[in-house]
Amino acid sequence: MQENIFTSYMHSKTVFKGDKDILRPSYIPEVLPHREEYINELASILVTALRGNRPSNVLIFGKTGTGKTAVVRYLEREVGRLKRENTKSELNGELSEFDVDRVEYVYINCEVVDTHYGVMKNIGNKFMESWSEQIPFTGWPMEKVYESLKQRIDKKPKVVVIILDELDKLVAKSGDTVLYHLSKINSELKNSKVSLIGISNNLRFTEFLDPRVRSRLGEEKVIFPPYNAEQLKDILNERVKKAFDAEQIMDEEVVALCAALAAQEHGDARRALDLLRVSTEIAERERCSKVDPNHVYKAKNKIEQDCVREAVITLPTHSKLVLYSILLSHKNGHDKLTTGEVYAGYKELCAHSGMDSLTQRRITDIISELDMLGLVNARVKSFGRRGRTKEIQLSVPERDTILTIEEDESITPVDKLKTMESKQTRLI
DNA sequence: TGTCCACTGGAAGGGAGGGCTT
DNA sequence: AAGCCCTCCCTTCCAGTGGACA
Repeated sequence: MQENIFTSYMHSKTVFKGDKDILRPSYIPEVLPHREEYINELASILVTALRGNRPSNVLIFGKTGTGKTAVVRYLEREVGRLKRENTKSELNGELSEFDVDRVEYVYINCEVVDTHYGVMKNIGNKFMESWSEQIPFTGWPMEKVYESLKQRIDKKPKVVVIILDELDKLVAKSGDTVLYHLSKINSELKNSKVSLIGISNNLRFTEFLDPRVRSRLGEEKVIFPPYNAEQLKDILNERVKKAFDAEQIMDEEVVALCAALAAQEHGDARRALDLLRVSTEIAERERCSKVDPNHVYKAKNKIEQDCVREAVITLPTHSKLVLYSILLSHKNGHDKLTTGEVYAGYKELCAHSGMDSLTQRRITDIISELDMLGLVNARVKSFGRRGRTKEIQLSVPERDTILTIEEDESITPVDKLKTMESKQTRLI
């Protein structure tokens, strides 16, 4: 076989038994340690659907990585399993008090689909029939989308469980119109029933809802507490058993360290799994036969750097320029800036890159967006007679972030400006 | 105690872009 | 082709704000 760029890697020993995805947060395992209580609670609510009745609407709260989505998707899978078993027993002529086949699950992540129209369209298209046409991604009046959605759901009797994950994101962006329609849809359906499960990181988002929507939606509430280090350890051990050839591949202290680091950050299981997965990948790349704590610390740094890089790369150009302005001022020793100062720098950068600048009003919003992404830290502060404005501080590594921004071809790097103009600007 | 600064942030609306309807 | 719908990104307008200072 001819030597190829991949050859040496293909022959190197891998510590993984098979499916690397087992260590991904999106993988739903057979056992969800320390969430049995919540699985049972939700199952007791959802069993109503299996009897052909409408279960109560449920709101699930909890911070990131506390297992909310995993539990809901776990239950969805169990319903699917029940459906398959039901088909088998029907073939054997057995009768059941449950009508599992009529239960339909629709899962929507509102961080991805975050508009009123988008949510309705996605639900509607889940119930495509031979007679119905695909709802286009834009173009139809809202009223028509809603009517079509109702017709599709009501065509055959069923109990539809709609899961709206990251619901707070949808409410923050598009208000509660979708929830208003979906929560009153049952009064307009003849054959079918709809139940809603809302999942949110933010306990307080219901404050922004219309009181009618709030009461209809929050018939049942479930709060998921964060995991502690011991619980995270159990979760990791469960997956390690499945993912690796042998437990000798990994020191016990590696799992404990991943769990401890993730527990420091509000008990985030997603974080713990990422740490474990990336540590293993690093060990593999370094061709080590064992994963050790050093790999975990390297993984921690890599995850943090990747997060920042990803966030910066995907910013729109003007947001990049605003961040660039903050970075360059920081480089020149100004670690605390006001909106006015950032705006002045931003305008200069726009001029040098040959772009029209946006208004200061828009830049205030962009600064708030950068703050939300954790790239800067902005808080409103009053300087007395010198006015009231945001005080902005950088919260990402200066050098790496500058280099990432300068990768954007539409932005002229400041070093180039120096040689091009050979004159001092305010920023340089 | 009132003034004043440098904004903040809500509200309204414009216009471009993608698409459907008649 | 003209008219309409929805979303997104942006501008314009403007009342409101916290606290230093006279």
